[in-house]
Amino acid sequence: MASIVAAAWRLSGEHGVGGVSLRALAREVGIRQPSLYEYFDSKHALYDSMFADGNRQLLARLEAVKLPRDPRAAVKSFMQAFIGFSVEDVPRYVLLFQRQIPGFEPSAESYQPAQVFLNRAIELLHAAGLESQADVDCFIAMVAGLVDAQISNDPGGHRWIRHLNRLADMYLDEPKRRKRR
Amino acid sequence: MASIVAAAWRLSGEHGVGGVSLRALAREVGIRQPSLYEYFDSKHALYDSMFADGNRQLLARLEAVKLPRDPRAAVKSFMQAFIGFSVEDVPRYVLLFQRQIPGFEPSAESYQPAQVFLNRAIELLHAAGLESQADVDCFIAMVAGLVDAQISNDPGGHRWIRHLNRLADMYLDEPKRRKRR
DNA sequence: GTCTATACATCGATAGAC
DNA sequence: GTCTATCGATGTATAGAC
Repeated sequence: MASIVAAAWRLSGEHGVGGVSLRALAREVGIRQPSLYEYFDSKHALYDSMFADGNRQLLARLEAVKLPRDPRAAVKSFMQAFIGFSVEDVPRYVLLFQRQIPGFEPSAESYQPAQVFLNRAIELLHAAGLESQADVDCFIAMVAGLVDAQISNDPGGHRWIRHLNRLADMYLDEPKRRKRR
Repeated sequence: MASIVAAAWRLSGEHGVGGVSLRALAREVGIRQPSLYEYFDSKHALYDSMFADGNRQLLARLEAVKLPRDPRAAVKSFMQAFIGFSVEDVPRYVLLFQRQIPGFEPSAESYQPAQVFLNRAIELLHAAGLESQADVDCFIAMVAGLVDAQISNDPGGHRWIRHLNRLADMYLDEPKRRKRR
């Protein structure tokens, strides 16, 4: 079961998440295609397992990060870890954060770790002074924009993501500037 | 030819760009599926025509915008127009700006209007004081982040894109603040 | 659990007649 | 140009032997 999901990740590295065929997956695992139905009721069920697995990987990664005391530094560390996780495995990022598989919606269970992750991010942003929904939305959209641009235009590089710390400071300072007026 | 591309756009509105099948497209046009190969050598050639067509639409839209004299206001108008164009037709945005069709790479010809658009954006940002590659990269990634979040999480709404003007000011002010130190 | 075998629908694509 | 017919691949699914 876990080894099938691992094999699916391997295959997705070659032809993308959408390019994983059940026949190829069975071949990779060393069984026949119908036997996969012993483990997954459908291809979407496979994607759901991969989605859950990817989110567990993300949570494990972020929990391993030692967050600095300073709230602002904590936000940066957290986001840097997220960015590193995202760019190191593009198909995984695509499955977890882009709506790309036609018709695939993660189940509520599989989606839960994603919620935990998001709540943790919001919590850290609050602690660093971003209180309003609007400010949090903008910050998260900014990070996603950096990751997307990086993956799309310069995979393996750092042309966009290297600006995270500077932009984070800018976003975190902005509420203060707004108040001063 | 043009009417086939138009029909393809219509179909993409129902099941997404990736969901356009040649059989459904032929049905929509009133011919049989193999007859489409008289007009397009492959499905990717169809996507290439759609890509070129979408970029022509974008250029036409942006050329129709009356840009204010003030460089900063001009940037905002330009980006607002781009955002409006993006959110009003999601499949078109997906084809033009997301790498979502597996294996599809626009031809150099079709890509040319996209270059024109990008150069125009860079030009306006320069005029508004964003000179470095880094600053331009960040600004454009920010706009893309807003559009992506909007389309993914709140299609038809304005929860993210409404922050464009405020964020634009923030990005355009930042080089000055950096110099003051 | 895993297999063989088979089925059905869909897809992009091609051959060849008209 | 348009057609019919067909190909090989896909995802999905089932029946039934071992």
